[in-house]
Amino acid sequence: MSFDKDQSAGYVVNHMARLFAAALTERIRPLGLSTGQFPILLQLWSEEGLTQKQLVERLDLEQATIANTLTRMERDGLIERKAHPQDGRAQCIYLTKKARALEAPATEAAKAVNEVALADLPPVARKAFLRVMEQIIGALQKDLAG
Amino acid sequence: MSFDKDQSAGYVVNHMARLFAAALTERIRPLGLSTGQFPILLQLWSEEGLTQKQLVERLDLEQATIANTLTRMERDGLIERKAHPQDGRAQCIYLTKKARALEAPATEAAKAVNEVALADLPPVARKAFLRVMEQIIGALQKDLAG
DNA sequence: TTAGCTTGTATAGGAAGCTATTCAATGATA
DNA sequence: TATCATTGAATAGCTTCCTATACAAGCTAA
Repeated sequence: MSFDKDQSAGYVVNHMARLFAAALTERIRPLGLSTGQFPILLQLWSEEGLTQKQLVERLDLEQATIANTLTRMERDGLIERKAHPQDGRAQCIYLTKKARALEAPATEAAKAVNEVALADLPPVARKAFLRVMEQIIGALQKDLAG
Repeated sequence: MSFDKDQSAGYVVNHMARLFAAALTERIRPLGLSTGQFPILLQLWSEEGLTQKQLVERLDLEQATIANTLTRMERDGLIERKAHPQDGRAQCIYLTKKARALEAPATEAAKAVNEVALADLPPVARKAFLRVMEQIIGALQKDLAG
């Protein structure tokens, strides 16, 4: 059969992703944040008042995943859900003061993780790495859609 | 603040890893397998009778994660836990006939996912990608250890 | 206007990861 | 030998992801 996990892109990607998550967890736990909340916060820091639907579109996560994470974020005092002015089914998600205050330290933490991870890579190689990942993401999305 | 998630290695890696997992899920579900079982099966296909401890060492997963996944694999008729001949605390994990028979189709499925994901990349770029990932893994492991 | 489709969220339930804790078997030492 | 530390595994409890389903609000069309 000859299947060497350490030569398998999928296996190595999974391993790398767990390590990225662990490194970020360590740095944002002091802020009272967790990894799953991060993408949602990033989005809301740049564009507040989005609906759940809009978050789903922007983050490539399932609606149920977002809904559950939002519930934990509400519990943790990071967001508030307010009724949508036009659509009675929808809510608009707003950040609390607490969450707004975390933008700078949290993005610093994320930058620090990237810096540690990519420390040995020159800028050109970093860009190339990102380009390759975008290509792979595109290929896998096409595969999953088909 | 200026934090563009699509230029953040950590964010993109997480996204890519979820897509790899989804693509593999789709292909191994017909075999009755799930993604978390895959690394353990890979290890046992090449080296049966390992203890939980040995699996933990070889797979860089936490002991509790392995223990829980083994329980589900036992439930699914993929492995058997047998008493360790010398050490009363330990067990040796053996594959069932069913699990042994899945080696070829399951590794084929994993290879197919890698092939789809890396389709647009020439062999040299694939090797470079793996090397970069190993470098990043090393850097993050060092960071987490320290 | 009302019946029926569509859409935005919520919820149930499960997998895979984690930390922290417990427990029994082993090993080491006074 | 009796005690105490170490070690292998199990368990509790959490987050983050998923699919499938339910439900109420909105929309459409007869």
